[in-house]
Amino acid sequence: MVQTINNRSHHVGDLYEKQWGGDDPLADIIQRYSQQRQPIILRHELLRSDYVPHSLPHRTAQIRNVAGVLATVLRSVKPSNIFLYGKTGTGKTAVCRYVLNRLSSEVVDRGVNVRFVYVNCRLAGTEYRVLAELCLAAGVSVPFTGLSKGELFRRFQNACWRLGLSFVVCLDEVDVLVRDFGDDLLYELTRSSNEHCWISLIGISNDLMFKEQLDPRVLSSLSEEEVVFPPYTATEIADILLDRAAQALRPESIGDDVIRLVAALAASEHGDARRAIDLLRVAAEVAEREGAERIEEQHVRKAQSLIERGRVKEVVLSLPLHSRLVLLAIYSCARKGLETTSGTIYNVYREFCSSIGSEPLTDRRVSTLVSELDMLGIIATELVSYGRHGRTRKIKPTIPSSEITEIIAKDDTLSTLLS
DNA sequence: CCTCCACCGGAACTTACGGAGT
DNA sequence: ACTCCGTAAGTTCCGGTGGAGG
Repeated sequence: MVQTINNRSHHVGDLYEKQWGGDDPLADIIQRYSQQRQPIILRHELLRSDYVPHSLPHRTAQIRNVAGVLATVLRSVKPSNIFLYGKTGTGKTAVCRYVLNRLSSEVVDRGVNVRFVYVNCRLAGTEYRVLAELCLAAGVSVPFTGLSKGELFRRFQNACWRLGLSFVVCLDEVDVLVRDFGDDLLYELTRSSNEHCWISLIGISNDLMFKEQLDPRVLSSLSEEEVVFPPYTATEIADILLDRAAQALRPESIGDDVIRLVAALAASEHGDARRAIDLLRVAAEVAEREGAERIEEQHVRKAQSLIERGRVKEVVLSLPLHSRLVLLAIYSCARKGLETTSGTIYNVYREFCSSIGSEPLTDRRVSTLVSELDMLGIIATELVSYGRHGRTRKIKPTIPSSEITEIIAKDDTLSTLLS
């Protein structure tokens, strides 16, 4: 049906042309709309978070550091293991992939028998799948389940020895792997090198505390070299955005002042460049949808609340039943103007529990649930003392209660509590 | 200055559950 | 089918505390 209409659309246009004698009342609207539909985003892929840019402003020092350590591969010598750390969105992954890309083309030109592998441990999920990635890179095809980890590792090593292959393996978000499965795999990898076939590791982590979970032997071997990635400042983020916008967006579609606004909003968080680029992309999409010529401040503001809403929704939807009940208790107390202290909230929470026929948790447990909600940023707590009347936490909602109720209302068991 | 409220938050323990190994 | 193990959620117990009111 749709197909038919599309196929004949221009004929229909001709028909109207005749019928209205060039005076089609929709013509100018359609035309104006299609004129305005000049896209703002010319190259979507450049604004995606997994894109590796050709230039990385304000990361030359880190690039030189990493490349300096890895450069020995060009002489077939095993580089030291490197550990990269810094908060999210500070360019660790981008720098690493950038250097790896560059070196791997050099290596191919020089005929050195080294391969570069990049694995994101969080996306891979298990030790088995990380090993499977390595096997794949060594040209060994392995079933995606069924073998033991030891067998996988043996096959990988056999392939390396047979082909005289060496590897530079980048384990991104390696902290996740260690948290979930321990450091056994890292230990195996760090000690499996010999004269001709070696494995160099690049560990990337945004959790600094992670180092404490490592076996001292693994730690000392993994962090032979360390490169720190400090958060970007607002002006640095602005540079990055300017650079990216120039390539991805139609020229003239965004002004410097708007870019600086995006940068300032993103930098006020943690200097996270990924967030900044997300914000830019969403703002551009908003502007496009509204048929605007340029991205203006209002589009950025809208984009920000859009992103924030998405985040809140995701968080609330992932909450288990009792956390939701606690959250609901907090927001309904706040709406009724009751004192939002732990005691009152716990009582309201108990009422909610009994009205949906669920056993309430203890006050101690609820106390940690409140702390967790605080950590997630959907409420804010403050320790206060009322002297003789004790000490408690004052709990404040941080997002409009309408948003919370809107999300909770979709839940059948909880919607009855909204009143 | 001392008391004592109403809760905070650490620690140890229990329970439930989903794999892994056999 | 069975045990074993690790983990997450939750409970019990309890020591700790800032400051209004005595």
